[in-house]
Amino acid sequence: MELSKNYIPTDVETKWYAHWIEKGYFNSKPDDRDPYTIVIPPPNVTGVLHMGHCLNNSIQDILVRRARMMGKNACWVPGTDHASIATEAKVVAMLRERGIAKSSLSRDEFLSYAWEWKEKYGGIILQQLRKLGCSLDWDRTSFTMDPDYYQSVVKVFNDLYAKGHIYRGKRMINWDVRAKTALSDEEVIYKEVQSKLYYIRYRIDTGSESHQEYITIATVRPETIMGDTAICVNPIDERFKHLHGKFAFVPLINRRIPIIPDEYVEIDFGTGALKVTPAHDINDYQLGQKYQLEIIDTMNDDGTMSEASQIFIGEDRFDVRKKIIPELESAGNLVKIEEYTNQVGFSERTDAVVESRLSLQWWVSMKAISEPALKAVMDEEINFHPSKFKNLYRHWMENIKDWCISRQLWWGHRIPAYYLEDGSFVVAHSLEEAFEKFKIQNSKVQIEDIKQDEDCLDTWFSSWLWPFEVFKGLSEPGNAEVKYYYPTNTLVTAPEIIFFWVARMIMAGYEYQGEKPFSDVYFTGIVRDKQGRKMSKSLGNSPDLLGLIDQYGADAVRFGIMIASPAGNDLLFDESSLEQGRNFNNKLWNALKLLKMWEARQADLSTDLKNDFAINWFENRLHTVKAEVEVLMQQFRLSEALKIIYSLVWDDFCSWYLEWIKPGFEKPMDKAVYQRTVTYFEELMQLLHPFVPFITEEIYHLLDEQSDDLCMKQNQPIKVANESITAAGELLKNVISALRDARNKNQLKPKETIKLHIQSENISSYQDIEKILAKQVNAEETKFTTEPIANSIVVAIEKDKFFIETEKVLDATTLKAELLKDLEYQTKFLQSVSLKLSNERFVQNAKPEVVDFERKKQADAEARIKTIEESLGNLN
RNA sequence: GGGAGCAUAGCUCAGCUGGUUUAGAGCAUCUGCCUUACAAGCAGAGGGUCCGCGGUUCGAACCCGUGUGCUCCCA
Repeated sequence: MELSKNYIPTDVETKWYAHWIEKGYFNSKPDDRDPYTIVIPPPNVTGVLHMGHCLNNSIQDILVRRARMMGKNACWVPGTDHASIATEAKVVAMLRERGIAKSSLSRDEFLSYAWEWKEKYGGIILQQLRKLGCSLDWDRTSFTMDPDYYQSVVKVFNDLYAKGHIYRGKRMINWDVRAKTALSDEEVIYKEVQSKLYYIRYRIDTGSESHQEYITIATVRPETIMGDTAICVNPIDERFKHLHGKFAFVPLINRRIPIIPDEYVEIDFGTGALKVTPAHDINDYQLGQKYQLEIIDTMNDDGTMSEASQIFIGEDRFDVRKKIIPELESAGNLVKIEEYTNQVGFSERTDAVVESRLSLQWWVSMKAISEPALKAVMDEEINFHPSKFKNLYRHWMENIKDWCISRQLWWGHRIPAYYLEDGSFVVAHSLEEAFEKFKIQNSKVQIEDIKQDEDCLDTWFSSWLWPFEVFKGLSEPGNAEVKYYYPTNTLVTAPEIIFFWVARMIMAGYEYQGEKPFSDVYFTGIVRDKQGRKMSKSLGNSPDLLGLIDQYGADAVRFGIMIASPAGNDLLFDESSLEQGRNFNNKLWNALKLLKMWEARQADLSTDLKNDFAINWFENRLHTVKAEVEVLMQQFRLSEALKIIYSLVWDDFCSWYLEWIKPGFEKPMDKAVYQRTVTYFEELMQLLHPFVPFITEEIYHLLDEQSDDLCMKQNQPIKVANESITAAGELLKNVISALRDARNKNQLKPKETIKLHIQSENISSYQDIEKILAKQVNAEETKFTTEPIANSIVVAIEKDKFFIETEKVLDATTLKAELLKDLEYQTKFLQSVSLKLSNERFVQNAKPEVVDFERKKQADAEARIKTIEESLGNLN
């Protein structure tokens, strides 16, 4: 079989994914094994694969594949989130393009467009995850608006309402005037903007026309003055003391409003006098509550002025901000205008400036249900990785605020509250149940008179049920699946949704399953570009992932993302790491080609494997790394695990081991050594498989006839490493490197052979490795010596000396310079060690093994210095 | 304004219990190699005021204080 020069991923990846699916390897059913369960953080149904998903899902796939290879019944559940605001926005935009306004459609018409759109474009991302190699159980694909799921959301709403955790209340909310919906605090993004601060004077009611007096306030929002119902000053502010209890007139509309004292006002800000507009500012609202001020809502839900404004009715708030200034000026109320920088809230979804607005909304009271959720994380019933997020979580949970769950949208779970014309309402599972409930109060009620709430629930009100509802834990309580798979094992998600989603899932888990939803939460970093900017559509710095997969292969993309992704830190994405991944795959491919060459050249040379240094050493290294990987994976240090496997493969296996066992030019390969090497290569592929599943499966099958697939191959127990072999290997590597360096520095061409003389008190330690050493430094012969060899290059490693004898004329100055440099280093080193040892307090206080180690360092340095001095003497 | 975190080589990061480190890795850089698996490669090398200052200690990249700079979350 002819293998291509370089590894070509495309066909290989398609072939193996289809094979795995055909075999049903990713499908899980409850059995007597332990489960290992992950539920995917459901991407938006409208989503397309971006870097964040790629990182997140690569991590999940690594965890799931590894669990599957460790004898667990691995189950990774896919699905999508209906994402009410984002999806509705896309559908509205799509309709607008077709010339259809949402307002011209009935709810049912709009929803049929939305479903049509969802069926057509929704779930593209799930197809893309297949390309990435994700081993999801596709038969379990869920959607947060599936009929059962819908029922469970309704059930939870009814239940929380019955328990008194859901209430309806008029509250100050963030209002998106473009989407005409309420936003949670988390959906508001504050940005610094350049504004103007307007100084406006209000005439005081002095009771006399002749005596004119004014109070000047400063505001960035002059368009809201029509909603003013008070002016507030600080009670200790001397400038205004005489005005306490007096009244002033709102400019242009002449409303008479009280001047009230309250500590809330900062004396130093603006003029020290604050206009109070309870309908349009959260702080003013609180002042209004405190002093029972009138609330005048001067704005419509689309950001235009309402009837209550008296002037500028129907005009947009920002137009009014401009138009009102000349009017104030001609009325003599404008004092001055200053430049001012302030923080303004923008809608995360529509980027419209958010209004504070009073509105009747549905709320979840969080205090009671959040307590077990806080405790679970604090007591490490649920473990956060990295643990620094525990603090953040505690801070938020201890200051938790009620959750506004209604959204003025159609796409989503419609709020199961039902109203009569008179405003009375019931919460019910269905219209019929609502009818029954109303009939108890009033037997004359007709079912046609009942109207369901027009609003939808916040998307997170359904996704907080995800870890159990994907197993129908609420629609079919206590079923065999939920009993087997719940609680799930690991949740992998981004830290920015720790409160939106993670915290709420924990709450719902305890409330509805009486148990935590997962044991570990792994927080990935945020994916940024090379310059450290967050990847986003608007910046256009998000690379085309499918393009990258086509270009480099999915394995290389996974590798590139994982190698650069330290646990809990942000990932600075750079395409060069994908190149590193591609190069690594190519390295694996070439190692395969080398083995295939040897396969054809096998002969029975009866090598004694038990006593072969290279064989023993590599087995040792393999098991050492396996054990290290085990520990790192338990700590979720995936990036580091991949790094040490990378180094094991590239350095230990390819650069050292394969070179050590390589037969001479056109010599045969020992059959036993070859077979053992195939086994090692297979084990490497197995270790690597969770990270780069495609190429490892391909190589596994090309190495040998296999009766199974690597993807399902079970890991073997790890052997305890023999440290003396590891140490001998390290010594060998050091000696080879030092001798090669010496060759390089003395300009010996790689092809020029040398004679190597070894001077050591411990000759036996070189017996096993002598042949390898000779081959690796291109020595035609090696001898042991007790005397220095004249006219040779000297290399000292620990207490041993190596003399390189060559026919080439050596440059004594170079040799001398090298030795002097080394001598200087060793002398300084010896000084620092001796200084430490001569410090009595060190010797007294430090642990004995530390002192012993310092003594060893001292002795070694002294020996080295002696060697170098001898060699220098030899040169002269 | 409140909270959390970070600062180590050109870049991205390790360094877990203060002592196997006059600080390590990968990438990048430089030098030499078309060596019959691989130039997407091989063999080597150079590169650091561990952000500044002060303290604790026999001993500090690590602990404490302080200053500076940056990032994120919340208001």
